[in-house]
Amino acid sequence: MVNTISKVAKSLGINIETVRFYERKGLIQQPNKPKIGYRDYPKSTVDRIAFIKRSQELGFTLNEIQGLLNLNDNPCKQVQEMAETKLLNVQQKMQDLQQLERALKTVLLQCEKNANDEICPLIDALKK
Amino acid sequence: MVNTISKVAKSLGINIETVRFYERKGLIQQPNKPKIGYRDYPKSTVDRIAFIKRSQELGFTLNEIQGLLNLNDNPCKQVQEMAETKLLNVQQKMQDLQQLERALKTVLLQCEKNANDEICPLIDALKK
DNA sequence: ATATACTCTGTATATATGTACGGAGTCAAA
DNA sequence: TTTGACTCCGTACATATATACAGAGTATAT
Repeated sequence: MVNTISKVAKSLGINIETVRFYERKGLIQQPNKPKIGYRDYPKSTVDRIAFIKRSQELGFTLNEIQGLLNLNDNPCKQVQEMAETKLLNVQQKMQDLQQLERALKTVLLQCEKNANDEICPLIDALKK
Repeated sequence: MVNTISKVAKSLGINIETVRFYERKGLIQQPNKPKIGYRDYPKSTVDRIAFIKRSQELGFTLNEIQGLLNLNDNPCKQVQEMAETKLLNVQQKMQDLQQLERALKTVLLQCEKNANDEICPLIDALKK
């Protein structure tokens, strides 16, 4: 039984076009097309896509994942460095969001205290 | 003295092309072009762009800002709802990032405990 | 043998937010 | 009056991550 592209996509819960996109990006290898019939996707490729998806969940971009896949059998130290950078990244983003949260809460509080619906403290704050 | 597009851009610390982009998007109105000479940007337009930029800092997208600008003199309630949605949004993103942070920290900890540089717990975790 | 579903290929489109460029027009200053 | 800087306009490109589509081939089920 041939493991066609749609079976791969379905088993991973992703779109067929996404598989093709990864092929074009060089993240996975496209199986050879037989003279007759459809391409057969080996388990190793399916695993590789699963790896990609899990890496995305850790916040890595496809380019970074490309790097991870390439240093697959390389020293743990390099991988560690990538992850540390990513962690700092995440923490920076969280800080930015916290600031944003504070700002939004501040204006919302003013809105809640506001009795006159014709005037909006939020809009006024933006007009400054 | 004509307030040309480059003066506007410079005074706001943004790119000329960004101003044009906002014009194309319909966020601001392009001043009429005089028979001779350059377009003259009124203060109201400059203020409007400043409003846009401040709104972006609060995390609103240009489309949302479009909405804010349209309900400019409208009830505070609607504005408030937008801001609340945005706040929830931000908080959701922060939660996602926190989960990400935990995951990264976990694998990094394993990497640090790892003596053998040939095997990487992070990669192994992704391979699962 | 025919209908229906799937694959393959190349290319276009989507999203959000801009940035860059070429060629023609215009302005300001020396 | 020439030079250098700026504007205007339309269009293309950039980023990241996909998704969609058309037309031809192939497989499967009845």
